[in-house]
Amino acid sequence: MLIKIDFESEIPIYAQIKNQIIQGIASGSLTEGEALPSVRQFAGDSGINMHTVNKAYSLLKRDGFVTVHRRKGVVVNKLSQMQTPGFIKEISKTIKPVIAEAYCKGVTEEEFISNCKKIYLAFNEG
Amino acid sequence: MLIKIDFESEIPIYAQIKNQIIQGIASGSLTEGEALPSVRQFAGDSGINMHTVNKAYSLLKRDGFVTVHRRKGVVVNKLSQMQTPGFIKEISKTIKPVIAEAYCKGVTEEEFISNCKKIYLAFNEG
DNA sequence: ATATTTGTTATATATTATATATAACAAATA
DNA sequence: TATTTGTTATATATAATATATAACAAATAT
Repeated sequence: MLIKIDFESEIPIYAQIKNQIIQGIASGSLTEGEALPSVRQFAGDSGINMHTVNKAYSLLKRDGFVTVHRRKGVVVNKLSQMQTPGFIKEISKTIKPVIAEAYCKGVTEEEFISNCKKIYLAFNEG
Repeated sequence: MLIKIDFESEIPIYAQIKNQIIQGIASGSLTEGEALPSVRQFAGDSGINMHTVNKAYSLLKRDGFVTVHRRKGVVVNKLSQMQTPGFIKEISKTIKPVIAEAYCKGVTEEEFISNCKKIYLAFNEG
């Protein structure tokens, strides 16, 4: 899986890495048991600092997306299918401002939802 | 309209102010022509620095939610109903990581969309 | 006309977040 | 036993965030 970093983005590098790996897991580009490149290899290949990569990996570990083995490295977990309690509420908090802005700018509910469905479909199809 | 700031939040204060005002406009709590409290009054009442409030107001102005008058202050615009070109794409970029995480954690498309509808409904009902 | 209130701009300072750089550590394993 | 792994410890630099004082220019109520 190729990870692309936009150095001009307002989104921190560690977050871009984390997001793209989660999207890779969702789309099936990264499958259960697959190992991510080591922090040093990733850093070396991409020119990003080791600690920046490590921060992304640590967050993925904290959130249950990967498991860390001392020697094998960082391995992708299977889709948990187990949402944390309160996760839906957390999602709402995140998307509420987005929907509010869309609503004000005249994006209809149908438009918005059709867009979400498109994203879901992309993950389903891989 | 009452604005609540969570000083422990990872979301910057200026962003919390901006988000809540946009949500106020979406829900109808803030209506066209209504004036926001002046930056100094807001700052004085809330204990937040004037410049932090001003940053929120400036962003709201930049994004077309309010109009600034030298003496009248900051006034709420009517719902533009005119989305910037490329706005939907911008939305997608924002919610794609959210949906990816939800997908991995087993939140179904139906669940996610039902949640979005709930938020839309809240804005519609005010 | 004048005084007041408005958003705005200019400086300055402090804290936190982000990113990089070197180095070392402990666990796993070839 | 040597190597590779994530991890931790320091240190440094830059940017983002928040606060603090002060002044400015436009609008307007008096």
